[in-house]
Amino acid sequence: MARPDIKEARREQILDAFEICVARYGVEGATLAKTAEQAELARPLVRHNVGNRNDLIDALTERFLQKSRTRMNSFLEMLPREHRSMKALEWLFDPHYSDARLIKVSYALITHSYENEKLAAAMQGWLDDFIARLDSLLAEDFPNAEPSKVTAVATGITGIYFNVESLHGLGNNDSLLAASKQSAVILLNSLGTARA
Amino acid sequence: MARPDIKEARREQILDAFEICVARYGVEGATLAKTAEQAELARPLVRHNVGNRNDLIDALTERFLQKSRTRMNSFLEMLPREHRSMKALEWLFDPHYSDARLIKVSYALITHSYENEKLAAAMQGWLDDFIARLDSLLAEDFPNAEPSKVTAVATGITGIYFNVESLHGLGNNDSLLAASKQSAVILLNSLGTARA
DNA sequence: AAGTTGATTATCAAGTTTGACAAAAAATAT
DNA sequence: ATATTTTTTGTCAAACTTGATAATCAACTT
Repeated sequence: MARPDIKEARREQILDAFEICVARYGVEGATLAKTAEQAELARPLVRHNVGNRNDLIDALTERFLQKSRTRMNSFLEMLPREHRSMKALEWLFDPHYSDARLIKVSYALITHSYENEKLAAAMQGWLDDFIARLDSLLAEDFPNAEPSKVTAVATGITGIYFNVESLHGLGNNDSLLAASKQSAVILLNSLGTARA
Repeated sequence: MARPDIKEARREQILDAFEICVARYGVEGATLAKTAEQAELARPLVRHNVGNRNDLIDALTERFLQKSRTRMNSFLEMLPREHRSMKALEWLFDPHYSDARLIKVSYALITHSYENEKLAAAMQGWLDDFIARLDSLLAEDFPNAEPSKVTAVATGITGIYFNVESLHGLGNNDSLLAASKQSAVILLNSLGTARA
């Protein structure tokens, strides 16, 4: 008995636009006007569908954490049975599969964490979770490696990956990507021979 | 015949404050009011001593590049004759010697590079220079290592270092720092035995 | 066709940020 | 002490950002 409710679709559309702006300009630089323009919508629609600025940030944060979890889950599930760790690296450093925006958003949110204690805790948890999952994967593949060394390698690979993703778009970074991937492989190989 | 000119000192004071704000809130979030408050000066003095917003950003960028060069130079000069690479790592990952602010500023400026092509080129050069210098250092210490591998290790260490510095202040990151350092050491050791 | 619900538009007020200028105060040389 | 130069303060207008509301338009149900 009424016009169809497309609020959910609009909401996603707006959060997509906001995410792009946050990745590009940082949280403080992502104004409602830029967001609306990016979404190709009038500014009042942002408010109508999502809410005020704080609502936007909260919604983006929640969606970011959700998407990260989902993405990581499917990432791990899609890994083959053999050579899981090496395949994981290949995907992480493959520009075709990578999602630089997500990493940039995470840096933006972490920067914004100075203002928001709850956000800081959430991002800390997100980071820990990322490393822990990679850690588990490596531990499975290298059962004979020393656990603390596995953790170090997981941390190192994460750092290299985050760095290269956050720098994506600066310029011609093909060589940076290649060298980063190679160093990640060196770290992986330092754990010995992978379980068959 | 006149009041003493303290413009240079004030300028540094203001740029220090602006740098802190940029590191904490990003370029877009570092308002003139926040900067003035951080510098404990009235806002009009910012304009009087440095200029408008663009002048501030330009001045900060120039000073950042200058400081980076100087810091890197003295860093390399102060390295001992023996075990140079390992000592470099110890310094890089020692919170006492590190300068997280500089790395955060670099990320903020890189984010802002979307707006400014010249800035993008400068930051790309800065990044390349950082890696290249580390590369040279490692090449000296490991003359028998394959050059491409040395470059990979230099890139990896840089990524791990940048990442951990940019995350500094998020929370209790002692374990992240320790694991990051350990992975950097693993990378270094992968080059073989250092030149005596 | 009419009514109902929700999307869209138009518009405005309040707050913030920036840019700019003029007047006042301070410090030094003569 | 006075003139000169520079800092410091006070102030204001313009531009931008945000928050909010009312009015209009569109689509679907009955």
